[in-house]
Amino acid sequence: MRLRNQAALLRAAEHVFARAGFAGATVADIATEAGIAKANLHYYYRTKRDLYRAVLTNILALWLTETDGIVADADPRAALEHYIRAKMRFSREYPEASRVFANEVLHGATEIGGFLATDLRALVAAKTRVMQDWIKHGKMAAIDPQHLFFAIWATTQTYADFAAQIAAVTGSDVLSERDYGHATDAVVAMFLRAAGLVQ
Amino acid sequence: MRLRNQAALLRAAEHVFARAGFAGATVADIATEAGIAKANLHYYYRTKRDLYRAVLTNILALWLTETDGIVADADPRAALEHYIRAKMRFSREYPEASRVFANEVLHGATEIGGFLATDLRALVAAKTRVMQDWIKHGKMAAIDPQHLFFAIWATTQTYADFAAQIAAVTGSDVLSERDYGHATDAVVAMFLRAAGLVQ
DNA sequence: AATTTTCTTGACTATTTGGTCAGGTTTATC
DNA sequence: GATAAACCTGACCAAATAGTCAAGAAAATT
Repeated sequence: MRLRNQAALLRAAEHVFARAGFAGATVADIATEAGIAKANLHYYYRTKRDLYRAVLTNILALWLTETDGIVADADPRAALEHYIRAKMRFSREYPEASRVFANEVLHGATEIGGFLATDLRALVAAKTRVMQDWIKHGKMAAIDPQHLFFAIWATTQTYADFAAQIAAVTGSDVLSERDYGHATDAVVAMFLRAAGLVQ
Repeated sequence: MRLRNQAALLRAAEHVFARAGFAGATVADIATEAGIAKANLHYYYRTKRDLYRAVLTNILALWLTETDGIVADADPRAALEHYIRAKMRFSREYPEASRVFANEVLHGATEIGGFLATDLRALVAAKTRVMQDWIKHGKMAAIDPQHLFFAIWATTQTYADFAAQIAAVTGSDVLSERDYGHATDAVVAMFLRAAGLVQ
């Protein structure tokens, strides 16, 4: 039971936290959606905050992936394109995870601040060094790699986090697979050109 | 009194909504921060939601500005650079407004969905036509203008909305004026190159 | 089969919170 | 200076909600 109930709770919690944020979510809602009595939710996760942290932990693992291609001897164009496509796929496949993460950071990253300041910071530092190396060898335009990362994260995640705005502007309720493919190509093209990796 | 109290309430509300979101904010907090009795807050704004909508209305007016330069006979490079710099300035000067807006859209834009689907959609449609014209005349690279807008919004707003992440990654609590200038230059350079307006 | 451990839940509680209201005070109008 | 209008607030209330608990059901262990 343990594994199945925990999985159901984490799924339901991600959904409810994505919709309402931490403050707006209710444990009753999460329990109902998971098909579990509220008191039983508290058996598995003592507090709402514990459950929230468990959800975040799962998300962080996903969030970091796919930077492996960014190494000194890789082809910059292929590596960057791979990374951007992976980030776009993440927005497409896990929009709720993206929204929970966005909400957490938006409100000060009180739970994951430590992770950001250690793991993520170290990762960015390492990949920044790689890109500076690329720039030095004339393989890439002289763009501050840190800001390039910020721009890539922001742009790729906007398709999940700001889906409501994108839907309103494009006039379609939800982006089709085709729309997403088009968006991905557009984003890849922009950043490759921005980094001087094409033309 | 009316004007002064309303102004104080709107300021305090923007601050509290930015920090906690709609659900997490309490009217007691807002009233305290505005230096006004809670019951008196309800004299000026009948419900928390009314106050929230008033805050959003103010923000939307700010959000739209500075697209005037994007017209057919303008210089694409100057027009885009001006717009991006204005957006970066907005993130710098009104980070809380940006966060309230982000939170609203993140949770489905339930209050401003109508505005996005009408006013913003119309604006984007108009400016998109301008850019398509630029592209047709070879003044700009063939980037889907809609996605260019999404990328510009996402990237410029990330400096306000995801300030916690940026602070963690850069290792500094808060970006200095100099850091912001550097960020602005980096973002401008990226997008001008992405749009083929430089080099 | 007995016993222990794990799981489940209805009922309950303490606290928080949005909103009301009666009655008072200040400010404008005549 | 009287009257009306606008403004202010302490006290109150109903609803919502996170978390507890005792008592039982199910599963594992011996």
